[in-house]
Amino acid sequence: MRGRSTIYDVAELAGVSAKTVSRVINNSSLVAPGTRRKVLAAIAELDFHPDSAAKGLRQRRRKSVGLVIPYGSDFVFQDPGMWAQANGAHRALSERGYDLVLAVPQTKELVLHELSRLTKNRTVDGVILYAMEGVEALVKEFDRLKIRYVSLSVCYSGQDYNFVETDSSYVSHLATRYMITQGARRIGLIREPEGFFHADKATAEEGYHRAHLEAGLPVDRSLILAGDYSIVSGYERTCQLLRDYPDIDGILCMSDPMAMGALRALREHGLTPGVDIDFVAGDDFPSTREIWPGLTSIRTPLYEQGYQAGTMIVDYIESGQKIPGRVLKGELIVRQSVRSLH
Amino acid sequence: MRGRSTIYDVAELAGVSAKTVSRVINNSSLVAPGTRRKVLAAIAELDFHPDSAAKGLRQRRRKSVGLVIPYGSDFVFQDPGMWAQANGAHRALSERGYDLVLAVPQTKELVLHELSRLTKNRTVDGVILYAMEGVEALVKEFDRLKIRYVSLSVCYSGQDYNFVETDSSYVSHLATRYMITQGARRIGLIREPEGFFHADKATAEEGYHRAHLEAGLPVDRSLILAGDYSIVSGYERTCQLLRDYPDIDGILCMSDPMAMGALRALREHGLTPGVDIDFVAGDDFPSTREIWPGLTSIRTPLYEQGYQAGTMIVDYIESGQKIPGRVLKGELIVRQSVRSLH
DNA sequence: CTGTTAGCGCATTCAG
DNA sequence: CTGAATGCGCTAACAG
Repeated sequence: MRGRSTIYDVAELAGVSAKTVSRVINNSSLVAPGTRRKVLAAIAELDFHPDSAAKGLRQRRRKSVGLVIPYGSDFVFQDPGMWAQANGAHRALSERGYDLVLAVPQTKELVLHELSRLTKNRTVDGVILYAMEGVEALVKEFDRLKIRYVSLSVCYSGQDYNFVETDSSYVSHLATRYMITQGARRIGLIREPEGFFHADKATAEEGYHRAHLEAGLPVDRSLILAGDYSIVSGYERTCQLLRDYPDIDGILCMSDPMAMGALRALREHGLTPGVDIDFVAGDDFPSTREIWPGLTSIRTPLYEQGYQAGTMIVDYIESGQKIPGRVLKGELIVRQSVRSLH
Repeated sequence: MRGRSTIYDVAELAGVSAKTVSRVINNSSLVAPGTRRKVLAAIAELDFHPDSAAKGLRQRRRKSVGLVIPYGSDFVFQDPGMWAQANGAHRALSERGYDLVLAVPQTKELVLHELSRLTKNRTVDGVILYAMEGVEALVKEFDRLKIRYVSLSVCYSGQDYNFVETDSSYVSHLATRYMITQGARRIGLIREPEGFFHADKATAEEGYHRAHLEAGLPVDRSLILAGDYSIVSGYERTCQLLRDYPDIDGILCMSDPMAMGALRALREHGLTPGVDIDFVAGDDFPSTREIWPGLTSIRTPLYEQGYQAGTMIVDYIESGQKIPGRVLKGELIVRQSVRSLH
């Protein structure tokens, strides 16, 4: 038994036609139990695995989905949050019988090129887009090119399908309100980059505003700075806040990598979270929890977000129907880095 | 122009035969320049992308490689080191025209199953195996099943091909020798898990031993503990060392996630690295560097390792010849967490 | 419930 | 340098 066996070998061994084998493989109900058993035995004996290329060619479905990670930027690649999402997406796809192929366009300009290659040559049936700058424009192109996608953020104004988003606004509101309740009055916000989410709906800035409004507090927009999710941006924004606004009494940092940088900046300024300043971190990664005893933190369901994106893209591929977008909530984990009633 | 165009559409538009188009696509040299130009123009005009399934069916090559991540264990998924390797592997594959598909068997038992599916049904032409417990046994199976693989660790005793390894022994020797030179005498080693590397060659334990021998120092094997690369294992092993051997004056920790846990343990015991105890960390990840000002650290070329693995599996697939294994060296980054001459 | 026929889109013969 | 015929392994469409 050297060359791999084909469906005909199985058919012959089982004493049926190839089509019947095909029916068994694809769980068609229209097969007599006895026949099915014979076929399954032959499949097992020959260790037959249907050729995915032949199947894909015939059915015009590859049963695989691309995960698009933007720009090959190394800090994105190192963000454990992305891998939590990837993990969830992979699990969902795998449960539905889909493979996950990685796509990592090296520049912004290559995103479209790489994606049309993967979809047009039918390597993948659809893609999951990791949130990235400039999604809005990209995604309009995708619609035009009929590239099937689901994105990990909302895409453009008015679009209300094919995305799974964690509500940045919701958690930032939660955190800001908590900090205010505890007595903070001048809270710096290190938010997500511009252009990652649709501008009006779900940004951290919105929740931050809302919490201030509800508390009857003025908002100083200069305390709001955009990071780029990198460690170094967290460091720099924090230094900037500390330098320009010495009266600042709290910092809310929307991602953990940025929080790593922020914590270093605080340390260098001799400031201890929970003692000299309030601090809330962004992702509640296990590795971040290690570095500070009791870091109060936002927690968003990243694995779940990926999982839902995986489910959604498969539903879309198989039904051809766009799927209503979903927004996941997240929570605030209270520990000790926000002072009580100062 | 609705349904995608095929090679025949291109042929017709260019006024040549399908085979000539095929030659152009595959860079066959035997095409007249003028003909080539006409064909390329037609390809561009029709936005033609050769169907990868049809191509794969015909050529029995999918131009894709699986990256196997063991057991879906979440701490593995969160290890930035793995993603540095994955990033390198992806880049190499992409340069060679290969796609990368993720394989994440959920249990040890499923590894073989998942891999035979992917290879037998020709979804991938070969796989890159992330280091995992039990590789030795697995890999013998792979040989039997003729699954083409390259592994990110050495595989079994006597095997000297198809792996890219970072020399754990080399860097642990470097670090241990340095610590001894600086005055440490009772050094705890938190090493990689059992069974990740071939037992005799390239383990951290070997380098640790060698450094002690060279310095004429006795080795206390009870100071050597295996972690499992998780944060919590670093924490627990460190606590264990501190409890059982109060005279310990240094700790060498072979990975950064374990170092995160170790640093927490030290902190909880009131010990400051570089002041009360010597400490060397394992990966020099940016995020780890943040948490301690000046953490002396091993640095192994993980991206490079992944890149070479990608190159190697493609060479293997395309030549059919096993490739001699490669061992990468790594270095020690000296900062301030090891005391000078105490 | 099962089999026959045909063809998915390409590249590999083998001739020109 | 170019083309015509053939089939990779599977399943849709249509019988029976």
